[in-house]
Amino acid sequence: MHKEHNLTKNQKIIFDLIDKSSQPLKAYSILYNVKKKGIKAPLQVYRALDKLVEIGKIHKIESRNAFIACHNSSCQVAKATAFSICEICEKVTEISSAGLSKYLANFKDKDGMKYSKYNLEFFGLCKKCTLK
Amino acid sequence: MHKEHNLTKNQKIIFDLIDKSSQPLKAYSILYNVKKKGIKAPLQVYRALDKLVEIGKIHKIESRNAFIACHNSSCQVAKATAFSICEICEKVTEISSAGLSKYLANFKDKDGMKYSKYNLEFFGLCKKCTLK
DNA sequence: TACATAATGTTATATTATAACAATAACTAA
DNA sequence: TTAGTTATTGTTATAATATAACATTATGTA
Ligand SMILES: [Zn+2]
Ligand SMILES: [Zn+2]
Ligand SMILES: [Zn+2]
Ligand SMILES: [Zn+2]
Repeated sequence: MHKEHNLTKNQKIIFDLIDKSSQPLKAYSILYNVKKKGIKAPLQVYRALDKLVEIGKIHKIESRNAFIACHNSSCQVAKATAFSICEICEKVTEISSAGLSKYLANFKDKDGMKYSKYNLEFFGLCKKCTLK
Repeated sequence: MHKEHNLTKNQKIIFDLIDKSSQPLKAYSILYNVKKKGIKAPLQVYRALDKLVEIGKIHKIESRNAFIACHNSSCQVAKATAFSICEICEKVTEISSAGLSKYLANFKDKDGMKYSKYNLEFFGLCKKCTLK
């Protein structure tokens, strides 16, 4: 579960925008959309994004350079993330699978090395796009 | 196993550089290093990189915007990739685990959706950095 | 209060990646 | 082999993503 963080003004403005969005948002699209709220420079956006990622309120979709709000109450503050990405419509969904996260959290490589963090991105077609 | 692709001049120059490197290389660092071979513009690098990724000779490390040669004979032409990344020294290793790839290839989400492709990046400390 | 820490505002710049178009090279099918 | 096709290259310009540096303001805490 997410610890309650008291978001600052900029963080709140940017989180609300991402949270309301049905798809991941890119930094400069966020910037464009919050100009009317007084956020004028890329750095203001990136600083808020960094913080929001750090506290686990949002995640970065690395392959898309885009940000999505976390709706997965069991996800361990950005330490273990998994997403499905539709290659046609770009719909992104956070995967919440106890089996998967257990498997990955316990995964050891040949050297027996354990990892503190992972990010997994699956690609395919979403339901809608499969039917087309 | 990698199908033999006849690389073009630029593709070969750039693949050789990445293949010889012990760590992932970034596009503009590649550009800098192949200037003496007549490759002068970013696009020439990006085009070669795109092709090399497409045919599975290299992979992109998404979280680092960097490229690494594939040394994993069982990896299915860029459709199923897994890496470990050291958060201190940035050493990247391609993970070759039959168990892992089987697990992920067969993973189905709640909707029973299967995926054609995935990329997994683990983060932690490599052996060297753990001992420090 | 006074000090430390975090967040903000602002300008400039670095880094990563693609658009657009012309010219060659390589492949394919009469 | 030759015309047509596709892939690759060269080149210039520009778009998109992200950070450096520094001054200022707000917040938390002793
Ligand atoms: Zn999450
Ligand atoms: Zn779709
Ligand atoms: Zn590989
Ligand atoms: Zn290391």
